Amino acid sequence: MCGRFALFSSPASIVDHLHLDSVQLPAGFTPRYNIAPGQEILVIRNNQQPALLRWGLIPGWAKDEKIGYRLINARAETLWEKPAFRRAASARRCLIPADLFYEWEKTADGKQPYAIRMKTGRLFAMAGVWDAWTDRNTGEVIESCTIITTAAVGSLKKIHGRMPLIVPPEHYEVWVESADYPNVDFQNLLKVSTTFAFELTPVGRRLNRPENDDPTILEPASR
DNA sequence: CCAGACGTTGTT
DNA sequence: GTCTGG
DNA sequence: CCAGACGTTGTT
DNA sequence: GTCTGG
Repeated sequence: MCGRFALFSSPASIVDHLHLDSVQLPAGFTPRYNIAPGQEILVIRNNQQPALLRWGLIPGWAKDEKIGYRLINARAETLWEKPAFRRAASARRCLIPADLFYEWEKTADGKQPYAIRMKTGRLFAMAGVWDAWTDRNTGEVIESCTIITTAAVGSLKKIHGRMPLIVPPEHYEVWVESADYPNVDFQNLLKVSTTFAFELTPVGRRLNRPENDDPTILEPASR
């Protein structure tokens, strides 16, 4: 799955990699090394400025925003069937840029976290969907999103069974242009993403605390 | 018709 | 909101 | 994902 | 164990 990731590339390289027209990233955007569910994450949507949305999808019909704490991931295999995601999947797709994500390997000594980068070292974009929810009491609107997961591939399989679905650059446009391609060939996206090669680095358990958000958590740990 | 769920991961 | 189960 | 709380009454 | 918060 994907329950923690990092995004520390410069705004210029993010804009460049995602072919954004504008260099305008939202106010409050800063380099992050330990992004946790419930926090605001950078998402790219169709014809909109990049924005910070809460990680953890709150469907529009939800009575309580707390449901978002459980909907931090959506399975690619069932995305189009699940009531919580179906609408967002066809109309509200987004890209979530990241420099790396984290997975935990279950071992006899507890859980060993790994930082997982592309072998190329490049920024990449995870597939997501988003929704807007209005608090009936206050009228406050919360925009939120979830990260799509798929079966782990290659070297990742050894430590964990799931991983985020990564969108290849040539599919960025079709993925975010929900209205123009409502039934994008999702299976094809799935297959292409399995060709990525990853590099795994064991890191210290200081990562576990979301408040530890600095580059030192990436220092390789012995295991 | 109304009521109740609506999710993932991992573990059993 | 929309679907499933009763 | 992991960490940390998980409760009430009454008094300060 | 289960839920909430980050």
